[in-house]
Amino acid sequence: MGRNPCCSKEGLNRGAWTAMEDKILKEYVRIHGEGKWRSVPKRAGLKRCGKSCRLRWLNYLRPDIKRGNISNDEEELIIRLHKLLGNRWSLIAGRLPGRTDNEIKNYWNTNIGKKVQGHSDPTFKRRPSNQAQGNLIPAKESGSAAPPKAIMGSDVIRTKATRCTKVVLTSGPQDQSGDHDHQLDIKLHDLIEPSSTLGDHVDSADFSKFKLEENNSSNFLEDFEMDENFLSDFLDMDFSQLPCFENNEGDTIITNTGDKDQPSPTCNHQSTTTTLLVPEEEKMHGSDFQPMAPLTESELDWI
DNA sequence: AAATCCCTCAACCGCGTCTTT
DNA sequence: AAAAGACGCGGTTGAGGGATT
Repeated sequence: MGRNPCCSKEGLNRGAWTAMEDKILKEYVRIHGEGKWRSVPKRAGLKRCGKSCRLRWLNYLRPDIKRGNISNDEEELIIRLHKLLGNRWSLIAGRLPGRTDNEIKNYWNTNIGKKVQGHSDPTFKRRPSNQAQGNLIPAKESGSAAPPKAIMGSDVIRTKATRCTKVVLTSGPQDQSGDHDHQLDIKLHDLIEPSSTLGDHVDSADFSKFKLEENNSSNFLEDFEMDENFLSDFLDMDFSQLPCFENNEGDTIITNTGDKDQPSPTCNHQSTTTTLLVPEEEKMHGSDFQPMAPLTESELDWI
């Protein structure tokens, strides 16, 4: 498939944005809203690539951007989410109101990554007080200023970013002798249960399909045989409102559209559709799948 | 005070996916 | 079904500036 460059590079400003450019872009978005970024430079009179405008808006000009240091709580959450999701910065940022993926990515590369990497390395030490709280630098580090290419200490599978469009959970031959109720009894948060508690479910239920391994959330993701974005979509699902219907094979199909902007279960957005196939005898009861609202305090603690 | 080091983060780049035609 | 357009994501770069020598 042929592909044009996102925009002509000729005659465009590059590098840091000026206050005037910011003002123009802000005003434009205030009037016209977000989106149609490709046409923004032309319509707003900015000598910038549409992509650049989008980035500037998302990472800097948006009114709900939270500036300032990442708190300890936020840092802890980032670490846990990163362990779960890997370098899926946008997903992680989605759980940190006011923070952008770029900001979290930078913070990880400059702070947490080193900390995690050097967790067992006594050569790492605290940065001077003028640096961000909790920063660590390698005591013997020299040479390249570039962030580490890989975060060695994070137990994460590097994946391609692909979008989950459909997930099918159906009973295979191996399930016929198993206790289906246990499978159905997966509460949403169990799907992203920290490794320390995953083992509990392995003990109590036949999760052979998922090949859960204790103390290895990455393997959990890998072996779950579905796109990891499913986790994020799952987090945003409201199961209490899911329409249920049966297919001609007697399975109950639960569909959910994952568009955050359109919370209504009847929306037609197609980009992120999650489908669960559940055997006839295992139709859900409301109590089995509770709505997954934005993470609550206790959930944050749990993560 | 000047030179150098090197850390931070805004911005750029390329690519994958989705949407539209 | 295929092509083109648009958007979003993650990796990388490099200017700026604070810290150190």
